[in-house]
Amino acid sequence: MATGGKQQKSPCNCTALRKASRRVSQLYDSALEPCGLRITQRAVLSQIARSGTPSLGELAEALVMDRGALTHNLKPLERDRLVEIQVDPQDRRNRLVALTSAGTRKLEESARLWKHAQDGFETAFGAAKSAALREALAYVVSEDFAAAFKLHLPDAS
Amino acid sequence: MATGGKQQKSPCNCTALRKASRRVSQLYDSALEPCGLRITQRAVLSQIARSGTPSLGELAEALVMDRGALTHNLKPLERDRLVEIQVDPQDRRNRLVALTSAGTRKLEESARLWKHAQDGFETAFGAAKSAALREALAYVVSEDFAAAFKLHLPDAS
DNA sequence: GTTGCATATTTGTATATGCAAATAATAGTC
DNA sequence: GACTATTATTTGCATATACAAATATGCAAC
Repeated sequence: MATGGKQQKSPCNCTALRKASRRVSQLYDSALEPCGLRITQRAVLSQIARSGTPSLGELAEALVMDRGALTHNLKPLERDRLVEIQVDPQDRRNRLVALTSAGTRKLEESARLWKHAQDGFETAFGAAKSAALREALAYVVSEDFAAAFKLHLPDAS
Repeated sequence: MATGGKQQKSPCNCTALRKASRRVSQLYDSALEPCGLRITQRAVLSQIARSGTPSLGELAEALVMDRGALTHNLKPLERDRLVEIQVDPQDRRNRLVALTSAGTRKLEESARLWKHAQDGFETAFGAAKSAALREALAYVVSEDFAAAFKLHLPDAS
């Protein structure tokens, strides 16, 4: 039987995550396209809305993202006047990130499109399984997971 | 009780995947650091090894990656003489990607380090749960999932 | 109040990624 | 065999991402 080369899969958990992240991001980005936001940008705006006026560091931590990366990622949003970054008067080392009114509006505008994508995911994958997946991924992202992971590595001392 | 601001999580499946992808990539990359490969680069080399001498398009498909992105990603590997790209004599539109002997050696050299990271993941997350996660992510990446996802979206005609 | 250390951010550099437009090559069609 | 449609890749551009070095502040000790 000539079914073509049996495509043996990589057993790498990280590669599996990256592949899924690429594919799903592409699907969500397509759905969001009419509003001009990417899913990453929407995630930033959305987290700011949840946090109030986080410092850059707090925001980076909530997003599981490197601070430097976040600084770069905020540039387009700042340019488009969706967020504003100000020096924290209490501690001038901090930068406080806030939504502008345009940012709030854009976030609301994107909600409908995001919902379509999210519903598409939940329809295709199942609502319960989706919740379980998010739960699993939340653990992977936790301190506990990182600690257990590192504990296993050969001593780097 | 002052447990601090209850950090309500994003319900977005895509954002959850991206966060996990960032965190886990950082852990794997740290583990691979001594060999000079990133997990993405190792994924490319590893897929080439599995595929034999794939065309760029076949490789991109196996990696769930845009062709243009793969072209870019191959540049550092080609520069470091880990892969070689040749015109397919059968069909000169195609480019055939192959490991060099240095590429094969580097992949083998990285195997030990990758195993440490993979074992760290499986210890922290559980071997069975890891396999189940990979399975779930494999479905997310499949044609069936994408078709079901798109079916749900509002008609874009 | 200056020195030294710790903390928060930015900047520079390199890789990672997708999309659209441009190129290149094959395959039909007449 | 030239015109056309199709397929495969590259290129240009914008964003996404991490890390290390540089910068800016705050803080403690003296």
